Amino acid sequence: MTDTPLLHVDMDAFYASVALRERPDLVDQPVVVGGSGRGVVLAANYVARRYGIHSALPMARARRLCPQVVVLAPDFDTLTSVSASVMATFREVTPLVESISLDEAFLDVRGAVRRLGPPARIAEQLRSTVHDEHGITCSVGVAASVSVAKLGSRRAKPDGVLVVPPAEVASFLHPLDVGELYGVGEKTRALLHRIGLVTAGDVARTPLEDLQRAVGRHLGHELHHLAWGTDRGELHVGAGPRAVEKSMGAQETFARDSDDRDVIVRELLRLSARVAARMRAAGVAGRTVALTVRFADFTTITRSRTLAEATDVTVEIHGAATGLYDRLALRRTPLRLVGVRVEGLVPRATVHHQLALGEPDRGWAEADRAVDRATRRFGAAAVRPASLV
DNA sequence: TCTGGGGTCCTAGGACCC
DNA sequence: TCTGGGGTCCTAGGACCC
Repeated sequence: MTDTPLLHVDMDAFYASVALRERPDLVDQPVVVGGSGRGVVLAANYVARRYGIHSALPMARARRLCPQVVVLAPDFDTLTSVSASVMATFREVTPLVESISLDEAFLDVRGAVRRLGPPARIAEQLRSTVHDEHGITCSVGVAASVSVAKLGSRRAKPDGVLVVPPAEVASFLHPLDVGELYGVGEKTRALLHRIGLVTAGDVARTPLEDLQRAVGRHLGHELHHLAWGTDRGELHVGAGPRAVEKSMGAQETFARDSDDRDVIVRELLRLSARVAARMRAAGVAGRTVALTVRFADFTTITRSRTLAEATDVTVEIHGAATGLYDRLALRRTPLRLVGVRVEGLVPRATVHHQLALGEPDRGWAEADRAVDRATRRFGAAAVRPASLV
C-alpha cells in the first residue's frame, strides 16, 4: 500500500491554455481570458504573469500593467467539454475522482498502485496523457490528505509534480505563511498576523483553545488540522451530499450603475428566467428566494423570503425578488449589481402543489414548460418575456 | 474603465415550540 | 411567579473557493 494515496491535479492556467490551443500564434505573448468592460481576469498565461497579472485582477488594471496584453473571451462550451474529457482521463486511472471545479480534481489512487506503480509515477503518467490527449499541462500534488495534496500542486506549478510524504508534512507546511492554508483568506490571514501567528508553524504550536477563542470554534479546529496536515484523507465521490446543488442563482453587474426601477425589475426578470430554466432542467424546486443588491460603493446586501412551497416558476421567483427589491424602498439609489438566488432546493418530484382556494390554475408553470420546449427547438433567442424583447 | 459570477459553509439573533 | 433549556426555522451577513 501507499502512504500518499491522494493526487490533486490542477490544470495550469486552464482557461488561457484552452484558449491558446486555438491560437498557437499567441503562446509567446501575454494573454488573459476574461470579460470586457467591468470584468476581471479569469486566467492569465505565464507570460502575462510576468507583468504581475493574475486571476481576479480587474481587467482595467491588467491593461494598465501590460498595455499590449491580448484579451480573449472565455468559451464556456469548449471549456466544459475539455474539462469533461480530462475528467474522463482521470477516471481511467481510478473511479475515485472528486472533481471540485472545471480544472481541478482529487484522485484516490490506492487501488491503482498494483496496476500502475507508485503514486508519483501515476502522477507523471497522468500528466503526459493529459498533455498528449488534450494539449494542456497540469501540475500534481501527492500526499495523504486533501489539503496537503492541494498545497503540493500549487508548489509544483507550472507543469510539475510534488510528493509530500507523511514524514515531511510538518517541515513542508510549517514555514508557509498562514495565508497559504486552504480556507484562510485575506481576512483570516490579517487577523492571525495581528495576533502574532504568521506561519503555519505558529498556528500549529498554538493551543487549540486559544486558536478557537481567536477565530471561532469551527475555524480554530479547522486551522489546527490544516497546520498539521491532518485534514480529511477520504474523497467525496459520486452520489455524496454534494452531488445535488443546494442553491442556484444568477447575478449581473450593470454596464453602468442604474437607479431606474424599470431597468432593475427587467433585469430581475431576466435573471429569474435564467435561474428558473436551470432549475427545471435540473429537476429541482426551491422555497427561499434571495435578492442580492450591490451599491456603487460595492457594499452588498441580501434579502430573502421563504415561500409557502417550493417553486421553479419564473413569475413566482421574479415576483418574490421584485417584492424584496421594493421593500428596500431605495429612492434613486444607483445599483451596480443585482442577483437572484433560489435556496433550499429539493427534487421537483417531492413537491406536491396544493391548489389554493380560488386559485385559477398552474398556467404560469405550463407556460414555462412551453418556453423550455421552444427554447430547446429554436434556441434561447426565440422565446423571451415580452418586456425583454 | 477598480473590483465577475458561480457556489458552499458558518455564525448569530430572534421567533416559536416543547 | 420566576426564569429554565433544547431544537428548528428564518433571516442577514461574512468569509472563502474556483
